[in-house]
Amino acid sequence: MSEASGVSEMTVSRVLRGKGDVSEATRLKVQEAAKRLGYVPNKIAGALASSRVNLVAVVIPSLKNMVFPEVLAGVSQTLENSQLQPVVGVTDYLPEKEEKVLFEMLSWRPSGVIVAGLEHSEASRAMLARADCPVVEIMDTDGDPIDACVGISHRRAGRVMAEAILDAGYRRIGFLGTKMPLDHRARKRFEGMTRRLGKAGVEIADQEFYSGGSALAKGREMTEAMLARTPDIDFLYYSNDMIGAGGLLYLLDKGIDIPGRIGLAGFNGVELLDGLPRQLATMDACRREIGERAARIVLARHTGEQAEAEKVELSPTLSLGDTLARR
Amino acid sequence: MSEASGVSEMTVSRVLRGKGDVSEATRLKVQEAAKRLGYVPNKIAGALASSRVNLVAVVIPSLKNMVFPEVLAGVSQTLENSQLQPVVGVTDYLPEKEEKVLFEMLSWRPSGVIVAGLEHSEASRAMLARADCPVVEIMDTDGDPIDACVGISHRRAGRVMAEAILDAGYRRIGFLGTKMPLDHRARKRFEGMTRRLGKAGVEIADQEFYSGGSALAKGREMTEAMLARTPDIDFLYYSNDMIGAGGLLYLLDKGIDIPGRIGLAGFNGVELLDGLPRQLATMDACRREIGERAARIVLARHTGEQAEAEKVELSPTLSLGDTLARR
DNA sequence: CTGAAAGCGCTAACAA
DNA sequence: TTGTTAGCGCTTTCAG
Repeated sequence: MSEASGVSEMTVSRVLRGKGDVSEATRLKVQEAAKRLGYVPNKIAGALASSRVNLVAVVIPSLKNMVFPEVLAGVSQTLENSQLQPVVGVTDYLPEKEEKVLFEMLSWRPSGVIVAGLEHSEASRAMLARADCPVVEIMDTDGDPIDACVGISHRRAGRVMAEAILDAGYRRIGFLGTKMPLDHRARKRFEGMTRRLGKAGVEIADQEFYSGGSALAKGREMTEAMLARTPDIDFLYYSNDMIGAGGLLYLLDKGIDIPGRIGLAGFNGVELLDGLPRQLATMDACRREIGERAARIVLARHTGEQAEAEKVELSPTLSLGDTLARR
Repeated sequence: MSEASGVSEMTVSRVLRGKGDVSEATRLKVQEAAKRLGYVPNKIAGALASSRVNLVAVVIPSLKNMVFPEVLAGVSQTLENSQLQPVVGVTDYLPEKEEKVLFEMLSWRPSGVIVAGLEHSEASRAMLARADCPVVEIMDTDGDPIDACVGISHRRAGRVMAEAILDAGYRRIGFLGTKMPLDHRARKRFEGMTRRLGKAGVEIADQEFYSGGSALAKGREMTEAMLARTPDIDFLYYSNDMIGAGGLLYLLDKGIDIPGRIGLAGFNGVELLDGLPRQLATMDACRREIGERAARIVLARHTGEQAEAEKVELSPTLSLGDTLARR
């Protein structure tokens, strides 16, 4: 590349990075040569020399349920016109895999790390604490962040939903969700809800958990199972909208009166719900905004600006839809 | 790290990579020091020195519709126990963005590139052709691959569905899909279908396109619009299952006889469909398998094994569900 | 089994 | 405005 354009490597570097003063003439020579050769600069060497790696590691549990892709979309959009580029890693909700992925990503010396959740293995926390880049833990604010944090309080979300359910007059409440140990946020919502119900002297009447398979189909099955087992149930709280939608479709099939005989609520505000016959009660998890805010924090730190607040707690909005109403 | 363990950098390197013979004693010393310091080796330096970057670039149009995440899952799983690691880039169906993403990823000198589609800008094709790593174009086999290729023939898929529809006796067929220019595969399915219908002397009776928004809701809206405009329509072919599901729910709401009065079919075989009140006719796009095969090709080339076949055409399976039947 | 030297392809910091 | 000189932190290669 240097020979092809007849200037020093250094000048080539300056042109290609648009840094430093270069005469128009040499600039054109270099650009022409680059195009002609199909030259793609080696970022590895560049990164090593400058110790600048414009990558932001985004570590999330899964891509299978639309919530993380949306967070990602927020991150990508925010980073779009910056030097930074997101790189995603998926953990499948497995702490060991999270550890592996973090190690792998940190070994590339990223400019920032955005990682879902506040629960990590000892080793993961240590790695993140040592990483000399901003670390933003996202989704959840119930706990102690290593560095920065953007999310919502899932305990609070559970509590708020519990209040809405109680207010509407439901008393025989069932919970349907993912297997707990894997999903801390679902667990926290569950805890927030049960605690609030407990204060009102109400106990969860029944519960059912699943893992794997089509969420919509699981929602149907679990709903059927719970109704069979606990016929006097009058409210179903689903840990996500997808299984909630399945339950809704099932109950509609059966001709059950919603929200009279049974009320329903999910969690997330997935776009999918817009097309359902009834609007499921749900709570928006602010996914896109979480991604945006997290990316902005990384960006601000990276460009040396004042760091934003270390812990950003967003407020999810409750929407009652057609499935949660005073009886 | 070298000082902390009291051995040469070289020996540290050997221990950490598990390459070369090192005595048990020094191995332990090094590992102990690494753990104590929370040492994370710098892959940038390693990659530069060894000119080995164990990253596989996976370039896809979107993460919003579950089809690419599934491809990705296939890739990840296949690469799981190898040295290689997938890194995803998203193009939003924009050729310019694809170009940018490819340039960016290639500048990291990946060990392989897996990219969706066979249609690329001139510049993108040139970059890929020059890249000295395996390049696997996926999803689609209707065209000329740069290097290797794994996918299905979408034209064929459209033709096969057309045959099933004709066989069942439908004649007033409407098409509902995404805006064409963006999605080459949807366009090819459309072409495959119209061509086959044309041979039978049948013309598409109506068509409707959308972009953006909740696919389920769009499916409802588009279906309603088409029925209003072309009341004698007797079959609706949707370019993806999500809008198909929306249409299905709409028609069910309206109490329309399916598949008697109107037949329906989608495309993709998304898991979601399992939970719907009726099974939508669809065609499996072999998404996971595509990811697996593509990853295997990269892996084989990387480990110097015999390259697999250059063009792998998978066979999607047609499932008629409850919405496409002889009338 | 272990170490020393050279250099991967760039960029920071100077010099001209 | 341009070029020169040193590395960046590892791994390759070759000697011990």
